[in-house]
Amino acid sequence: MTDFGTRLLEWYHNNYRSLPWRQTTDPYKIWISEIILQQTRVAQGMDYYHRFIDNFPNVQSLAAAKEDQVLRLWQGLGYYSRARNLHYAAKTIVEKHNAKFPNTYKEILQLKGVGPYTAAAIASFAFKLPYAVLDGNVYRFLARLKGIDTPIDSNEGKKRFTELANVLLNKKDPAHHNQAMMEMGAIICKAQSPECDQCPFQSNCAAFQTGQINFLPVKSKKILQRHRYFHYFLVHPEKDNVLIQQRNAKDIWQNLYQLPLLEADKKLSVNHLKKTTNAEVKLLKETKHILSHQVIHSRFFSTSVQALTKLGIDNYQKIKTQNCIEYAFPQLVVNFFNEQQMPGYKNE
DNA sequence: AAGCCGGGGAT
DNA sequence: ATCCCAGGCTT
Repeated sequence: MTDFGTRLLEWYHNNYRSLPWRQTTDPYKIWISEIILQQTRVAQGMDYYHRFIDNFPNVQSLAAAKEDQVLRLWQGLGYYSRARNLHYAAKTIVEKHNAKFPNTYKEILQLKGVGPYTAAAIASFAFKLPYAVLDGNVYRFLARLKGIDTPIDSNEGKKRFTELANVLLNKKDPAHHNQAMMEMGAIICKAQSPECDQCPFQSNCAAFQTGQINFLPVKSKKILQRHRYFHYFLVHPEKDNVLIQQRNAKDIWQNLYQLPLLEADKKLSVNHLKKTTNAEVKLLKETKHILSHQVIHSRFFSTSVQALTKLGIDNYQKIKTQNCIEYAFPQLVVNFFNEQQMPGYKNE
């Protein structure tokens, strides 16, 4: 057959999607795009990419921003540690690299929030360095192409696939080779209903020959879900004000804001809360929010500030309702505000 | 090695 | 209802 790398680049040239971060070799823009796209589909991350580049066109502007401002731009995208680490790394680049993006794999890998995948992506896309990327697409493509059933989420699997990807890597054009490998996984060698009929490697594909397409790649770990019961309180002691609190624990939505919260090991009823607080309590809304590892059962109540005190909630702050937009809220609270049509709040 | 960290789309 | 997405950090 034609050399693997040659056929791959030929296919890519005829089938690639035109994406904004593919039109540049600016390591800053490539870095922003790669962090946004971690565990995130291109379609979901696109608006966030433009928003970040518009608000922070270079690493200096990002480093100079307040963390709350960065989190607010990230609002709704999930995995908020990416935003905190992005901000932290921007300051590192400005302070320790004199605002010049590091240009070696090792230095790039040192940045907070940059792991083996992202370091290889930036190194190859921006600096033409010969490091093969290993993302979900590449794992899947290689597992099927070579018929490898080593679990991709094991240390052995990571080592095997990394070695294989680097053997296959086209050292003369690592940037396009890497893009092409991922594009194959995204467009042809998809997780569900792959387009084997359009695959240029069908006749070389081990899994296709043996009918193992739907059984590869193999993942060993299973995700366990934990149920949590959140009780949020909407308090307006005066008109046009609202009480909020910032989440500071090492937990989901760290550093984001929410309505004053009482977490319990089960759902609390209106009657229970009335009895406990000896105050007026009304149930406004009930939601179920499903995360990767948790199911958040939430109840939103209206009540008085005195009730909060009885419940032991005191770490809140009072803000102008119209200033809600200045704070970053977890999606759960954003949805609550939107459906309540809270004046002054817009999801943007 | 295992657990944790989100929101959304596709099937 | 389940899987997966241009993964990385913490324990």
